[in-house]
Amino acid sequence: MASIKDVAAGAGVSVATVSRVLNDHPSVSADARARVLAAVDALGYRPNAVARSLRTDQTRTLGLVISDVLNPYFTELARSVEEEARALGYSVVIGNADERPDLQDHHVRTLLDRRIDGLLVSPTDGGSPLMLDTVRAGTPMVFVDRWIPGVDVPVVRADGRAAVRDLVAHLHGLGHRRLAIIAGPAATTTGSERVEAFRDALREYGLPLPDAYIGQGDFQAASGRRVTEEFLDLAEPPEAVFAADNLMALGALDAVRARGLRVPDDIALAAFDDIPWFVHTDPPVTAIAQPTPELGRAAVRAVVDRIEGRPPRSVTLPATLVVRRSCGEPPAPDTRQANVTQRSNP
Amino acid sequence: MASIKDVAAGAGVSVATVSRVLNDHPSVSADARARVLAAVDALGYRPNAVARSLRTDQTRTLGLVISDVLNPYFTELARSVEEEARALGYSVVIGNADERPDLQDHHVRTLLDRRIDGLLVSPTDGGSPLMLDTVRAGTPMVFVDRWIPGVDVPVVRADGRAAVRDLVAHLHGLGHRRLAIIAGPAATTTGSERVEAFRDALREYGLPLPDAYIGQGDFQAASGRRVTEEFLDLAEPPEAVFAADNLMALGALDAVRARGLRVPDDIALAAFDDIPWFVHTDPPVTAIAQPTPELGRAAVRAVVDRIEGRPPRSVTLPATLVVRRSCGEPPAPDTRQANVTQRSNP
DNA sequence: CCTCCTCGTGGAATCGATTACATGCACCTG
DNA sequence: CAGGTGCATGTAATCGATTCCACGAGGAGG
Repeated sequence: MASIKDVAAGAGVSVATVSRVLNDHPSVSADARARVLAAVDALGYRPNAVARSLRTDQTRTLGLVISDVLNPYFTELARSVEEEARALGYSVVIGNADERPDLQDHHVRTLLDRRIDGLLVSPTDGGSPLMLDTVRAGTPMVFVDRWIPGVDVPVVRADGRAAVRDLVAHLHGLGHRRLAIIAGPAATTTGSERVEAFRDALREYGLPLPDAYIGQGDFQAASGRRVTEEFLDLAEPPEAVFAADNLMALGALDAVRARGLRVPDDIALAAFDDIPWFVHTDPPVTAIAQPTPELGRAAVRAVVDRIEGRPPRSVTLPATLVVRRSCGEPPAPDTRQANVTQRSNP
Repeated sequence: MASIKDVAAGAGVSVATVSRVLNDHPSVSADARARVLAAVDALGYRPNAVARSLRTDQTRTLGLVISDVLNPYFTELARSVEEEARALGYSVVIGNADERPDLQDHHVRTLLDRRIDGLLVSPTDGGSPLMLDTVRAGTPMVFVDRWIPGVDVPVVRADGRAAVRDLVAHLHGLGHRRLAIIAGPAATTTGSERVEAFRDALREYGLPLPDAYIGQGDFQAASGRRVTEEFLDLAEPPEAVFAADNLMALGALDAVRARGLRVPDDIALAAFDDIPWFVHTDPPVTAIAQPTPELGRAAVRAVVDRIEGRPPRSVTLPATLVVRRSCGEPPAPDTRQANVTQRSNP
C-alpha cells in the first residue's frame, strides 16, 4: 500500500508538502499541488487513517453501544445515527450488548482502546464501574433512549408519559379494567419509567396495579412469552397487557396464540415502540411510537457538540400513541382524543 | 490518558520491557513483570490500539458491509458475524449500504482507510471499480449472501433452489397456477438467482412465467408495494406472489390490504427469508428460511482463514421451506414432503 | 580461569502521518 | 540598496506502540 513517502517521491517534493496538499493548507504552490495530486492519482494513494489518528489524536469515529441489534427500534436508531454521523464527517462503530452488562462493558472497553472520539450508549444496566470511570475520565458521551441516573451526561430520549396516559385512557374507554404490564429490567430507566408512567396513569382512573400484574421481563421476546403465560395462569388474568417494548410484545403474542386464545377478544395487547410489522400482525398492534430517527440525529449532534467543544444539550421528544386493533375496536373517529393518532397503513 | 511511557516510568523499567510484559514475551523476570503489572493497574493503563495497529499493521478488525440494516435478515447476519468475530478476537465495523452502490463504495473506502484486516460484503450491485480494485489489491474479502460473478472471492451463502422447488410444489398442490415473483435488482445474484430458480421450478410443472409476472423490485418494502399493485392491476392478476425478500413481502402485504383484499383467499403470498414476525402476521407467511447464524459464522471463519494465511473456503448451505398459511390451507401432515418443515410456533 | 551461552534488559529504529521551526528566495519599501 | 515581509518548501520531532540489536551478568563447560 502506497504511503505518503511514495507520493512525495513520485511528485518530487517532501512529505510535508504532500501533507499540506492533502489537508489543503494554503501555502502550497499551484505547481507543487498539481504534481502531488497527479502522484496521488497515479499511485491510488489513500492516507492511512490509523497513522493520522495517532498523530492528531482523533479518529473521527463515534462508538454506539446499543442494547440489542435484533430489536427493530435500535436498528432504526443505529441507522439514523450512522446517517447523521456520516453527514458530519464521522464514522460509527456499533457494539451490540444483547442486553448483557458484561458485553456492554466489553464493547465500551474495545471502543475506548480504539480511541473513538465520542460514545453513544443506551445502557443495559445501572452503570458499571467502567462506565462511570469513562464518564469521569471526560470521554465525550451521550445517553440515548435509556440513561443512568445521577451521572452527568446529556440524555437524548423520548418521553412516553403522555402517550402512556393516552393508552390507559384508550384501554379504559374500551372497558378494560384489569391492566397489566410486562416491564423491562428495573436497572434500566426505560424499564422502571414505563412502569411508573403506567401506574400513575392507572391511578388517574382509580385503577390499581397489583404486583401480580407487573411482570418482570428483560426486553427480549422469550421473557414476554414467559410473563404472559404467568399472567394467563392467574386466577384472575388481566384483560389487557402492555409490553414495555416490541420484542416482549412479540413474545406475548406467541404465548397467547400458544394457548389458543385471541387478541383482542380474550386479552388486549399494546406495546411500547412502534415498528412497521405491527401494521400486519394479527391483529395490528396498538403501540407507542417514538420519533426514532430524530432521536438518533439529536444524539449524534449532542456528542459531536461535546467533541468539538460546544456545550451539548439533552433532548426530550414526545412519543405518541398509535391506535390499531389489538385492544379492541378503536373508538369512532369523532371521539378520539388529542395526541392519539389513528393509522391503518404506513 | 496514560501511555506505555508512564507505565515504564512507574515500574522503573524501559518501555521495551513493558511491551514485553503486555505481549507476554517469555524473557521477562518475574520481578519486572510484577512491577509492570502493578503500574498498569495503578494507572488504569490500556494500550493504544491505534498506535499498536500502526506498528503491527493489523487492526484485528473486520469490516462488514451489508445491504440494508433495516432488513431483519441482515441484522441477524450482522449479529452472528459480530459474535463469531469476537470469539476469534476480532471487532466488527458495520457499514450499511441501504441498497445504494454509492453508499456501499463509501463504506468500503472508509473501512479500507481504517486498514481493517478483512472485509465481508453482500454486494448491492455487480461490482464497482473500487470493489474490483480492492479484490485485486489482495484485501482479504469474502462475499456473504450475494456475490459478484467472475470475481475470485470465497462466497458464503444459502442455496435456495431446492426450497424454491418445494415452494412451487406447495403452491401447485394448493391449486395455484398463475404464479408471479417480485424480484430483487438484476445486478445482485440473489436478485436474478431467485427468479431463475422460480422459473426452473415452474417449468417442471409446465407452468409459464410471463414477463408481466416478473416484477422488478429493489429488496425494499416500497418496491414490493408498487409491484404488487401492478400485479393486481393486470387483466389476469396472479393467484400467488413470491417476494424475493421479507421487506418486499411486507410491502406486498401493505398493497393487498390497501385494496381491501385478503391473503390467501384473494391472493397467496410467500417470501424468501424467514423472520420471527412472519409467525404473527395476518396471515402467518410461508417463507424460505436461511440458516442465517451459520452463514455469519462461516463467513467470519472464511475471512479470518484468509487473513491468517489459511486457504479460505466457499460455503453453501441449504435453505428450507417453512409452510404457514399465506398460500392457503397447508396440506395435511401425512401428505407433506421431504424438506418441507411445518412450523406454527417458534 | 577463560570462553561461550543464555537471559533479562535498555536503546533506538520504525510504522505513516502532522506540524513547529528553519531556510531561501522574491519582492516591497524607505 | 539595505532591510523587512511573506511565501513555498524542507528538516526533523512527535504520537504510542513493537521489535531488532547490543550489552552486561551469571552459569556451564573445557
